[in-house]
Amino acid sequence: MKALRSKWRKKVARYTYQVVRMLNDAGVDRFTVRQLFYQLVSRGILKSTRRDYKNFDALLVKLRDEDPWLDSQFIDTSKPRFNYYDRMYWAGQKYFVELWCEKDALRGFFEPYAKRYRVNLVICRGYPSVTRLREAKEQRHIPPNVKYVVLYFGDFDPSGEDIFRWINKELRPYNIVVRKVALTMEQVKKYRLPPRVPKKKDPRTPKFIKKYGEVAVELDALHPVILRDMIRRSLLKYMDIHKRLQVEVAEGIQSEAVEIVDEVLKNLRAKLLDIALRHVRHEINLALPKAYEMLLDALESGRDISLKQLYDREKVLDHVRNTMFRWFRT
DNA sequence: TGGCGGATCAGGCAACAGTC
DNA sequence: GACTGTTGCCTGATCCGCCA
Repeated sequence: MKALRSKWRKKVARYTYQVVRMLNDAGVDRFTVRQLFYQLVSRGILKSTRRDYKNFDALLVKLRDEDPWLDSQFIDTSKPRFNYYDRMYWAGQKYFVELWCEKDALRGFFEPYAKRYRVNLVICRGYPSVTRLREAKEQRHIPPNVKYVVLYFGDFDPSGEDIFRWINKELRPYNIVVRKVALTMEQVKKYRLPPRVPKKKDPRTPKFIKKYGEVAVELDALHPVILRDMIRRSLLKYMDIHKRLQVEVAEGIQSEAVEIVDEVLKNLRAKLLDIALRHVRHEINLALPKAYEMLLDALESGRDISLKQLYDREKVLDHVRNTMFRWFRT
């Protein structure tokens, strides 16, 4: 780990590790940045201010970047991730595709397509968290020899472009392809989308204006039908349709066969149950006269007795079992 | 003492909840 | 409905500590 120059940072880093270990000892091994922040506030290490939070957050990003163990302690519940990926559905495909969207407002629009095409959906809510990026870098659920592709959808503005740049910078070293499907300058021109002036105070604005001019457009401005086609087309681009068809046909055959077997088994079970009932009833009826005497004796002497004790259970079961096996063979 | 690079600050993105 | 706070990230500009 690189040395931390400021005394404040050194102190906070030391206490951060101390508190994390204390939480681990107490059986808490996953928490949010905010939870940890307040643990340090409650110990008087930090003040409950925006400034302290931002400084602590920035320090934590650095510490997590350098220490995978520390990084693994955090969860992020604020930026939703929907795991709809289906290994069977994507069997034999060259790509593992995920949809990443900048804004939660469009979640409801993206979700049906994620479900339909069995791909994961990540809602960034601005910049994606270190936790979400770590999950992508870990590539836990990705089959071997499959290329990981992130299809990104965000605004065409200084921040939207920068979020895409940032995701790309973070994931590219991990052999992950990040593609901005929408919104691009070409799409803004092609669909004549209503522009707004980029925010002047944003430090990313000058660079953006220099490159594209004074134009910024929200992803929401795109007509839903066009956006729907973009999602569909971008997904299909990474899907081998013939392979999908083969798998779909194989799945269809399998499911039909299973259905038939289920139906046959259902009838067979009813039939077998009927045979077993008849034979068990017959055997128990044979044993009943003797059973009545035993029951009477038990009642008079005050003993508890169960039905299974009134006849030779093993003998009856063996008999019925053999009868049924004989029926099967015929 | 000057240069390098880390630290800090104040701006931004997003959505949602709570308050007035 | 407007405003504020929360959460987790980012940026560029400036400040400041360390080292040769």
